[in-house]
Amino acid sequence: MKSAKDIFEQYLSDHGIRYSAQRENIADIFLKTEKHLTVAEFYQLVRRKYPGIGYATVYRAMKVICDAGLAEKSDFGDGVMRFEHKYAHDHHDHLVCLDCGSFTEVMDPRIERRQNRLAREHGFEPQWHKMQIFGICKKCAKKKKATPI
Amino acid sequence: MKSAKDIFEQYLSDHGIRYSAQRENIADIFLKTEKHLTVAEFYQLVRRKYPGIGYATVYRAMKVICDAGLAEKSDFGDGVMRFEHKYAHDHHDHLVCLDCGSFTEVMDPRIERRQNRLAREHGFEPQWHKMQIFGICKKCAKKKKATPI
DNA sequence: TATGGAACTGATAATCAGTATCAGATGTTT
DNA sequence: AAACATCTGATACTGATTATCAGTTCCATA
Repeated sequence: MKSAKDIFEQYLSDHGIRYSAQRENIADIFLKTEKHLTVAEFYQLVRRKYPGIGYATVYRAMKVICDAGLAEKSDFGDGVMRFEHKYAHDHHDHLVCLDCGSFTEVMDPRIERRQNRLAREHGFEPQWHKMQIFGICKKCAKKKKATPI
Repeated sequence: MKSAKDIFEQYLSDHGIRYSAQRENIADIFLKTEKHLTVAEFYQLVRRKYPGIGYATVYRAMKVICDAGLAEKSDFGDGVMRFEHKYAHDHHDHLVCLDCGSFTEVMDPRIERRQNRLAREHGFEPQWHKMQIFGICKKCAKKKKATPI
């Protein structure tokens, strides 16, 4: 299987996009950071290693990384876009903790099937979906029990 | 069953919020408009009937209407919040057409049950969720067939 | 190895949704 | 009517994202 880096380089050369040092650096950092990071967080991370890189460059690089199919923007409803790994990562949905803000990735093929069927029953051709379940995670539930305010 | 307006007035008086003309006008327009509208769209609608009303007032009124349980903010991922009716309206999810942007409300109790079970299997206590299926609606599919570019 | 063109970069301005602020208006209470 | 609270409209502000622009780097070809 091709490495994510290979995919990226292939995408760039296929689209007449240069393999610049900045893009490479940003892609490296993205690929080695398996978190749901915002652009601002990426910017900090990238700057730590490569100071002098511009904010706009990070935005631009993340767009290319998404277009190349390595990342996916994902919106948890707090007004900031985050980026997730997509290549060699299965589709999944999220459990979002209302207390600590943590995200857990989950998947249930039965739900996926039902979602597609539900859409088609309405004459709708589904392409992709987003599902987020909001609530309280295990840790926070325990914490609350321990110190009930 | 109490009317939505009753609920609203009750909520205001219970919370020491005045029943001002502006708030009443905005609530009326919201209640008679069964669409997923943005604040900007509301503002236009309200202004048409009551010119001179301020942008901030619409925001403030919509917040109160949400707090009173009559409306709910809902995020379709295009960077703008929309408001849906909530009182006397069942919970539902959305089919979002990528072509024309229309929203269809759908519900499948089997999916709802599975979602809750899935969350609990991860030690997560679900409170609410959002689910949107993106794809092509019936109308747009027909349109595309008729004129394939 | 020039040189022209295209893509790139960093800085910064612009945009856009949403929020905060403030002075003046309006309603309430005594 | 005085004292007080809430409301309103205008506008300034915030924070995320996008657009712009002048200068730089890369690449192909002469």
